Amino acid sequence: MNIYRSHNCDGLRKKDVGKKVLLSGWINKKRDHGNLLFIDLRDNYGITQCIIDKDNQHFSILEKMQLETVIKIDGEVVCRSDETINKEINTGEVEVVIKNFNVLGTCKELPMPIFSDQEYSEEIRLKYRFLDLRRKKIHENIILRSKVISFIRNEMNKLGFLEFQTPILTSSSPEGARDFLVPSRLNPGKFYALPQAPQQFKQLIMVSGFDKYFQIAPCFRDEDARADRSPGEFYQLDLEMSFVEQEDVFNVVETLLVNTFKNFSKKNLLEKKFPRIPYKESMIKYGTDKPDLRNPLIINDITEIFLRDDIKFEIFKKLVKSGSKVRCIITKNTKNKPRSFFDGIDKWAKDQGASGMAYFTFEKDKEVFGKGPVGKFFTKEALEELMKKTGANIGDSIFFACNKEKDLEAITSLARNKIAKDLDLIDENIFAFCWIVDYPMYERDEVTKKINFSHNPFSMPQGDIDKIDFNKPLEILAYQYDIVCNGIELSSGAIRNHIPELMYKLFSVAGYDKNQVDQKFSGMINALNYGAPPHGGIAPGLDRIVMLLANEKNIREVTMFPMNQNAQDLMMNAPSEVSNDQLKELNISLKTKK
RNA sequence: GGGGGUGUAGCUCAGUUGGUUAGAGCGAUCGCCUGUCACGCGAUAGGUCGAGGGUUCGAGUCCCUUCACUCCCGCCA
Repeated sequence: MNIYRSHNCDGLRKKDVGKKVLLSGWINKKRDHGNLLFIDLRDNYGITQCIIDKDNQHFSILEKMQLETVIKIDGEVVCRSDETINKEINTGEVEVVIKNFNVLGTCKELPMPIFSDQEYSEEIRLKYRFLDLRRKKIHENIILRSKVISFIRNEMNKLGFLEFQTPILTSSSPEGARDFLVPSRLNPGKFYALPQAPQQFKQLIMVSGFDKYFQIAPCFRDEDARADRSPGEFYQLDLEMSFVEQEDVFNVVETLLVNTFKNFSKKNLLEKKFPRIPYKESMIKYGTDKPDLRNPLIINDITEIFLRDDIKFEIFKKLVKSGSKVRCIITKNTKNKPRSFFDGIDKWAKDQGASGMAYFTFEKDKEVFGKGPVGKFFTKEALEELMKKTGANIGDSIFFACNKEKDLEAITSLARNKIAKDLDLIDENIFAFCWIVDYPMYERDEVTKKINFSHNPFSMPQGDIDKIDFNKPLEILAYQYDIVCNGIELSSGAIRNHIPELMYKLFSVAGYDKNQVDQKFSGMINALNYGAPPHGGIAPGLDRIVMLLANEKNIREVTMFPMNQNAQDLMMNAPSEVSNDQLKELNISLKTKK
């Protein structure tokens, strides 16, 4: 028998009564009755109540034992009387009478309590992460993460994918996020970069003829953190397939995600076949390319209506003439909502930096009229056209705003969330997935007016390759897609461009000449000249999948050893200074701070 | 780089209009208690009120500067 335990702390049941057992674990809680002491012993698996009374020579020592000390208990399983059964724990019908014990690991006074539902500052949690991770909720989150990852591995294997590792030290690339750089000792003055994603490698794996690849891939991007974005590193389920069209990738991912979410959550899926929403449509209907489809509200463009002569809403009419647009959200049957609801939205919009949200309610006496501060500017005919255009009925209300398209999208998207929240329209018990498809290949930088790749520069443009009009780059669509769940972007993917000439052409539009492409993407562009198969893939973010399954809002709740917002590891003290010898070997000298 | 929030005992927090010696719960220490499971009861220790400067007879409280953490914008093909 193992010297530490015969059972784990979740292992004992009524059938074990009378057995002599060894248990090892942490002292989760003590209840000291003076002559009788209860100890809840905890390990990864559960909790077992152990008991000792003053007749035992060890009583007074155990009584003084600090919580979270690791001890080994030698005792006998006894049955609890009916009144003392604890239904909260699996082992609650029995307890262990302590005969002897040993201390395996002592514990100093704790900087934070373990057995408590209190919230603690991130600072202390991250510094003592090994204590924080003992706590029930986060301990279970991390176990869930492990199970999700092995489930996904298994599913991918079943679907015929092969798992490969790709290099961590690679080359810096000009597009995309800021790279983490690693100086090369053997190549003075040169640097490796940590991969932002194994993008080029996975395409090279396809060119190498492996057909279907996946990897639970670490990705490194030196960008600022958010609640749902770790600084530095995160994990993707990276996958790539040869000889596929967009639909083939969708089928694999839908199968995988449906199985995963069904297996790990009790929440329902809104639709098993994920809706496909063109980017352009999403930007109008939801104001964003990551819509929360649990929210039934839809945004409508009603700019045209403001060209009518019988509408006297002069401020908006003037803005429309100078190129602004008007978009609205209809709320069903809200005529009896208090004035404070409507004014609350308007005030909220002003707090967001917009010029507010106009509103009125469609009502009818003999004729249709708009009830509310700006209702009077609309004639009966204008209101009827508005109702026809938006599908609004009598008793519904309309919220609308006028602005340049980009700002309008931003505020209507936020308003859609805000109004749905105020009206309690979002079913928290649902996962609503969708695909966003038909992304534009390029976008114009608002500041520099330069044409940039809007997403992945290696994406295949849509349509007949010979007929693409490169003079109108903003009109070129790509086989580029995102998957979104409950308003959270889970991943981006694309059918890749495997044709070198087309690649050069597309890069030239974004301002890169052939030499630059050859130099910066040498590995891949070279490979495409030696028989590359058509291929495509995607890379769902693993951390965010686990966040959704664990119902957590913060990525650090599903990450074992995260860094803080300033990209510091408070437990390991990273980043840290290094010795002059190390710097010298790397041919690096530091500028001293002023 | 910019904006918001927070910072008081080991932990979680309260602290009124600027006014006596800055409080509570948990934890720690000591004592009492044989059926608890957030055990109960009593006592004790524990504070540079994030830091610095200013206003004032007097600052945890007001003002300025600064630091830390956090949320958001920028950024994240």
